Amino acid sequence: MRVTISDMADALGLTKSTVSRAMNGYPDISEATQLRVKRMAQKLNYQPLSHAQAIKTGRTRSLGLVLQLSDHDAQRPFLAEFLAGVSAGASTKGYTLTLASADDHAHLIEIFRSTLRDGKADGFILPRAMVDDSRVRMLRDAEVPFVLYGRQDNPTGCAWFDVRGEDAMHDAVVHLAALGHRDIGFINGGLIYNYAGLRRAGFIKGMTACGLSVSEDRMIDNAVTLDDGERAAAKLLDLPNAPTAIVCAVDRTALGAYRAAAARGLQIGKDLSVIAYDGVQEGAHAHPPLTTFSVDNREAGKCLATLLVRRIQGEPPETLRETVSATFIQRGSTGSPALP
Amino acid sequence: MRVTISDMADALGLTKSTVSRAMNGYPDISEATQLRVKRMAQKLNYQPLSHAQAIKTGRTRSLGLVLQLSDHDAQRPFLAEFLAGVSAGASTKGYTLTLASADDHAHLIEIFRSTLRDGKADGFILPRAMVDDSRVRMLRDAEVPFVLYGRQDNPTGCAWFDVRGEDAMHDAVVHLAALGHRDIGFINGGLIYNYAGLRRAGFIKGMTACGLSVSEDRMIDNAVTLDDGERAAAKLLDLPNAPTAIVCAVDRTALGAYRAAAARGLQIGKDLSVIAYDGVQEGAHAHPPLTTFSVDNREAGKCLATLLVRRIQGEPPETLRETVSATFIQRGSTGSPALP
DNA sequence: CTGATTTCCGAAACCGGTTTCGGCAAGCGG
DNA sequence: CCGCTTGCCGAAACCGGTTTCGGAAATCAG
Repeated sequence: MRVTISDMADALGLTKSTVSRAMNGYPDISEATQLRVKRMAQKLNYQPLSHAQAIKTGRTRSLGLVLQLSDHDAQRPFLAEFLAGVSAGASTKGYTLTLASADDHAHLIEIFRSTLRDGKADGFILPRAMVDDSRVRMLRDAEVPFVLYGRQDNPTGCAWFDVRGEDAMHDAVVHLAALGHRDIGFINGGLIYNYAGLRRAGFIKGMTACGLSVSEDRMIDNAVTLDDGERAAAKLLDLPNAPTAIVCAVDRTALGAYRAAAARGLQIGKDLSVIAYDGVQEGAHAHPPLTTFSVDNREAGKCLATLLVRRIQGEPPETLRETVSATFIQRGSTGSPALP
Repeated sequence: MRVTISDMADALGLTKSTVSRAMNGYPDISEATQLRVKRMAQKLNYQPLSHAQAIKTGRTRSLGLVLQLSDHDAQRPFLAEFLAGVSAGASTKGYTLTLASADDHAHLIEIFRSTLRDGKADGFILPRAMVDDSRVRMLRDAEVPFVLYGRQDNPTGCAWFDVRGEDAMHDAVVHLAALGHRDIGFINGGLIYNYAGLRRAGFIKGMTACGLSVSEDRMIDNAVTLDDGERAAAKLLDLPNAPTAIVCAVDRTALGAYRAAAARGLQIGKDLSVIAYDGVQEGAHAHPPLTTFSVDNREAGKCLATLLVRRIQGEPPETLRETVSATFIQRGSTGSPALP
């Protein structure tokens, strides 16, 4: 049997109201009893039943996460790691993770509403921040706690965690320039996502920092899948003055670039340098292995979970914003350009 | 504000006890009132708060799913689809999905226990059934409802959903034999998983059905990753009498076989036929596209969710066992063998 | 028509917590 | 020494449900 608050009260010779207030740190319970109660809780392995408290407090100690399947596939390879991180982070704080999924957009907010209404989540983690995100608008208006994986132009009420992809793009250019490349192309991700604008800016910033000129026709947006990447790279490589190196905002598109190169008899790392971002497994197994900026999605999930818990516990969103840098992994897909 | 059972009682001129019993279909409430109550519930959009009922009933209307990360990567590509299916299936029954993760085995049962103890799940979905599965033993002993994705040799107390991979392996051989192959190799998955034994048996059954001899050295077990597949295929292809076709129990290993073939100058679909099982995206994008048996993991998740709900509601496990067949997708990786 | 069953619902206790309120005892200033 | 705070805890109501129990009205048998 579970040990209940009454068992605690009996064991301590107190009433359950006192036990409850002691457990929750009310100031009208003496330090001494607080300690006594907490020790006993430890000893008896007592933890209040979350749904028993929920009926009064409205909070279940659970974090909500709604997957969007309509989203592009890029999300998939990360998913397991990410979920593991979230659930691990949640559980260290005594929270659990409730997962839901939505296929279309109308369904999405319906899911949010019902999950909330049924008290199945105290707040939400929003993966893949979009530009002008409708989920953000909705949750902000409803004053529901949430944290973003990604940032937001209008930060009002937003807490977030993000990897600074823009810095990675910048550094990617620097890396390539150091190898001697002067003609560098860019294959960007989906513009509906917030990260795309940032990475584009990072790429441009890197180019100008290296004294290289950027031309619009060497930057292609909205590539997220392998096929997208192949098409985009093909376009770049068929340009009159084709780039000798390509920076990809998304690993999968880089693998597509591999194909476009192969089709043209170009050897990756020699005739064409490719550098990307994400750090997916497939990149390490590609021939040659892909030089990339790796992001630790598990750690991201963990961070997001703890941020959300703090948000739920009342901390203001402004203090709950973290960004980290991606870690550069040099492998075999970058090298000096062939001498003209 | 949410509408509570008291709101219902007021609106109907009944007491909340009557409303409760009517909602739950107790026989001591007249048909007429049951209908009246349920209609009103519809009208007011009333749904009992799951954690309010949980405090008395012990059930939260939520399904538990514990991911094991130590598991091989093969799980990943399916994960998003699978989770979407589970959560969709759960939500149609008014249930939600709580997700947890464990890295090692000790942690795993700890997670089960705490999830259960905190009433965060009424039962569990166990992905990837293993031979002599310790999770099964534990949950069976604890008399906790659960369903397996996969089968179990000792079916006592087990409900499950599975795709008959053994049939697929059988049919794969038949398909290859019909094309004229007589020398067929087999790359099996991990023997710790229940499916491996079944698929192996299916392969052998197909071979004997086609009058072909099976030799142990042409069957390799425990290949689950792309690298595993490459190594295994290399072994097979370097045999004195190398097979002209390979059946893979796992798509990813088939993609490894592609590499081994390429390294030996063999053209897939011509010099070497490959047929696999799973239906992952990458297979469709491979060159040539992979002939395979596809499984609908989303549907599987949906099925598992509804099965588990029925199990939770008291149906005996024996009546809750379903298997479906994988669907054959003929693409470009199989063809007639070169004439000797 | 009477007495015994049924049928059907209300009253109240209960589940495991939280929270408001009130009161006792100790501590305080004067 | 007295009155007033203050510190600290118990009593009881409450949250949104479920479940047991009992009793009134309706139905039934005789």
